[in-house]
Amino acid sequence: VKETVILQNYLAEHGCKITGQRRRILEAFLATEEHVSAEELYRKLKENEGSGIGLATVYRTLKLLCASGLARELQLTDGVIRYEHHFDHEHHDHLVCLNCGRYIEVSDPQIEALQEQLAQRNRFRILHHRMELYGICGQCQET
Amino acid sequence: VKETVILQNYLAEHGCKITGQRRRILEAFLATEEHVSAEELYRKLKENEGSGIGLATVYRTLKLLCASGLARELQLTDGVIRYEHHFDHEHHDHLVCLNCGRYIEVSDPQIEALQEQLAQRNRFRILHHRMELYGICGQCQET
DNA sequence: ATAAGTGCAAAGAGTTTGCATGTTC
DNA sequence: GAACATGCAAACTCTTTGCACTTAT
Repeated sequence: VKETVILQNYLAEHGCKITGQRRRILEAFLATEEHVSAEELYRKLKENEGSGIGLATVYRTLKLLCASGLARELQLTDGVIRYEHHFDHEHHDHLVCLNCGRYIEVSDPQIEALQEQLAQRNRFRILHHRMELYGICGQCQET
Repeated sequence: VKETVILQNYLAEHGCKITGQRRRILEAFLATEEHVSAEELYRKLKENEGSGIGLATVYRTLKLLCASGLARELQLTDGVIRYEHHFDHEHHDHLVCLNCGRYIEVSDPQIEALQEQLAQRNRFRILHHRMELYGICGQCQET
């Protein structure tokens, strides 16, 4: 898959090595569509294959995935770093359900445009942004 | 001042006591217009008066200030909890300068309206939100 | 008098790092 | 076989908690 090649290229360019652990961590990361933390990914790897991958390696590899552009860090309000797919995922923001914990990915070009205007009014040059709307998702409202 | 009364009322209503430490921490918090962390406030208190206020008390009191509506937690990307004034400060978002670290407070009703529409399209009920635009502020662009 | 608050030090959670060992190139 | 990666445990940072002691009501 494309992602594997990207990681391989990144590793090669930076004098890093392709190891079984990195490949398996990438696979596990791609296989999960949620926003995972290092711990969660570590547990998944342990369950699914009983592989003896260390937690530290998961942490290190997730940083690598970010560096290579495959993943992106996400900091929410619980003090845990989560990771989401980044490659081939165009920019989006999140609706975070405070009841079930689901993250709904959204994007709104109008809002982005207004953000740019807001920045210009303040002579500010935006490099990136983040927007999260916290509340209750449709499903949770029904119950 | 108004804030002191608010804290006193909150404390009274919750069977808590008004102590010298709480009063001094509130004062120090109000005296700082930056977005402080518990550690920073603790150091400030130590310098300014050599008061023997414990770090744990600062942490505990900042939580109290949040509960009473005087302060608000702020989580940025460095994993440290910061606090900003909340009472009598209407809602706002932040432009965060990645060069000098300054936080510029902004608010944009048009964006808020679009956020509401975006939520409705997803059958989502917003309770609160956060938006941060990261980039370079005007002053830093000039140098 | 009693319930709550304080400071300290210890414990926690999440993450990073040092090091001996194992792997890739 | 040299350089990098790994797993483990220890260290680290930020925050919370347990406890003996003090203070506000």
